[in-house]
Amino acid sequence: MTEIEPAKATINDVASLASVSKKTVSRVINNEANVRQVTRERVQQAMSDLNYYPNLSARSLASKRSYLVAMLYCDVGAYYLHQLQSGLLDHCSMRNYSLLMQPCEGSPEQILAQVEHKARYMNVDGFVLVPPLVCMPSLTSLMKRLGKPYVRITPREEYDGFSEILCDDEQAAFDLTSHLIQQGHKTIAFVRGNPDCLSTITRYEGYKRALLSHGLALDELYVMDGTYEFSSGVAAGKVLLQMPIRPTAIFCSNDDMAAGVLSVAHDLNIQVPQALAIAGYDDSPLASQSWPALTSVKQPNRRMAEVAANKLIDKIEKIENPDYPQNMACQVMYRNSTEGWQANPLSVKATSETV
Amino acid sequence: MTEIEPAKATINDVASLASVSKKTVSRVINNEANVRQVTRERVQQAMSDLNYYPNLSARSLASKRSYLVAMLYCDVGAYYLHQLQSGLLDHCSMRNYSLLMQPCEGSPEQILAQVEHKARYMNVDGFVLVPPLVCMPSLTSLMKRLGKPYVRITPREEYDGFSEILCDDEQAAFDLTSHLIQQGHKTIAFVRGNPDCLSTITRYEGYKRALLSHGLALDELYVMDGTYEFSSGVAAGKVLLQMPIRPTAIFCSNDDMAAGVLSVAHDLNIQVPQALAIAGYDDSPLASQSWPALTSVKQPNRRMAEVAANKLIDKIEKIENPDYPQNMACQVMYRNSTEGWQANPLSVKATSETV
DNA sequence: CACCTTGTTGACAGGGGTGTCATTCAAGAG
DNA sequence: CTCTTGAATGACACCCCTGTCAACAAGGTG
Repeated sequence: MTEIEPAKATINDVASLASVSKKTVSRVINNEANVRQVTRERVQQAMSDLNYYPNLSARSLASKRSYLVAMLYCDVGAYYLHQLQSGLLDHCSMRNYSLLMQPCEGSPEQILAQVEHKARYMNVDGFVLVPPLVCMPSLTSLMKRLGKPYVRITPREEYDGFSEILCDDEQAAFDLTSHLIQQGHKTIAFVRGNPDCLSTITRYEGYKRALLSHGLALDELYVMDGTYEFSSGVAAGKVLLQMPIRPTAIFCSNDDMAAGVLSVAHDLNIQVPQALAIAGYDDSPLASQSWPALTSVKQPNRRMAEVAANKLIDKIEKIENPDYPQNMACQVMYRNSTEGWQANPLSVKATSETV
Repeated sequence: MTEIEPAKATINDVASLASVSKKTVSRVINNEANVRQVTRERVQQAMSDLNYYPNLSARSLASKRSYLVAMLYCDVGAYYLHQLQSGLLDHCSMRNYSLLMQPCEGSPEQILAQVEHKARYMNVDGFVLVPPLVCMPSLTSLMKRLGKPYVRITPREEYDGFSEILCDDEQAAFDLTSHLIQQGHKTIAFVRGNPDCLSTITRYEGYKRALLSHGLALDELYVMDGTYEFSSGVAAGKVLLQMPIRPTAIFCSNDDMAAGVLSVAHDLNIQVPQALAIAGYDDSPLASQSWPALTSVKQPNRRMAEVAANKLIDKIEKIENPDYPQNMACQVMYRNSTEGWQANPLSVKATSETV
């Protein structure tokens, strides 16, 4: 606050040092074509000599663009949001964009009002929609009305002009369920997530497909509704683990609910994984840090964020690029909570990868 | 992308509708004094009639301010960062500022370069420093060189011109340790955090003060160094729980390490809390969702963020306001992991608040 | 050699606000 | 009633870039 910083160089200073017009400097800054190589280098030299930073405000004012991208999100878990955010942050800044975080809470009307306010006030250039906002039609029509491009990170295709970044939740849920079946489980319960999220559907569909394709019947009795919250996992666990015929495996749509089921199992003195296999989804820190560590599914979150950032900025800059991956694969992380179930438990012994 | 949006109103439109000069509109926008009430209201009416949004770029260009604040952080846990971020976001936007997230990774030189680049490129108005960056002198001197105000969220006072937002980690660690002592524990181990963080010192000091003030000796044998990571908790747990005289309680400087210790205890078939009490710090989701749920310390993160945002914006706008809280209290969250230790275990029975 | 292209560059006019300073006006002092 | 003072308002330059369009050079064509 006290020391004096040398006056910042402007485009005029660069122009006169390089003996060109400011328009030519502008061309170099914006990496436009039709500047001779020697001229370009002279300008670049002048810019670095003067430690020149273009004034973003002036640029935005003149070009009517803000170089700002907003991530619209609800509170769906700090860890998931953090991963998406860091990925977006990295790749936006690589392309000289900045990221604005826009939490969306309250009624749909409130959300729309907040988003519109932010969009107009900041003159945001584009939007990244994160579940469950991806399936809020009034939001996408707002973007259209504002004339701003957007991309949507989602586990399920809803044709919408190539705005989607997809991950294959369904397949991962299929793989994980199949793994349980191959271990001999016949009664595999499922705990669904918040009904507002598409992932609740896709994960359940993967589970169903696995059962059916391995010749097991789907018994709705073993399918519980949850909310993605720990407490809903506890509630589901209490019901499932006190049924006359107890499931031998419980697959939860996320890790928080799996942790809830796990803690009920502990309370009831049911050994995991010997007497009960438990699996979650998201591969949050909770999954690897609970005991026993939970088998879970790792989504390619950072990679999705990378694709989202680049796809969006391409749209903003009207660059055609069809080479983005279509439907990104998730990875099942097998851990102790599903390894070692014994159809007929004889000797029960604790194991863990952590020791 | 297709529909047409009505042309946005500018300050000139508002001025002519309200029959005043644009300078007067500017005064109203900026809530300056010396505008007659009737004039002010006429202008406000015109602004709302036209659905007018001031152009941020033009404002920034003319006023040489960006209305942008940057949060500088390292990766110290998604949950903690998320809380600070949401708090800052809320209170910055209440005062019409936006928040930029700036991750700081790599060597000190790289961090300085990144921050300086961002600061100049975006013309950031001020900075919020989050642990462990708060104790990086080269960073604060960069801020001074740039002539930009900053505030620091930290558990320990380091006189620096009222830039600090403090929370009383030391007291909370004292309280928690005292609680263990009162339950009859005499051998209480402590797992320290990453040595780069001030919280590692303050929490340890609270622990020491509690021991000494209750007449217990500090035995360095039971003080382990950790890194705040789960794996370092596992490592510390393995050592502590295989000592000839096992501690009856282990207080870890954060929840991740506590979860590590907990999982070693499970592996070794040591009952928690009956045979071993475990406590963490941070009150992360992990604390309430592990089994048994971990006693932990909740920092007033959102409140700190609120104070940080307002204190920083006051500095930016050169508003004097000495009424901020000095040293904010943390709250110990007592949970099952420390409730029910038995000095001489007779009947051992599992309990949990979750069922 | 005149005529076109294509590539390279610059002059100039904004973009939409704020800062400075001059001017007007109303109210209180003498 | 005149003078002084401070509040209220406006004129205008300026903040620093980009878009538009014209000018000019070099090379190709018939």
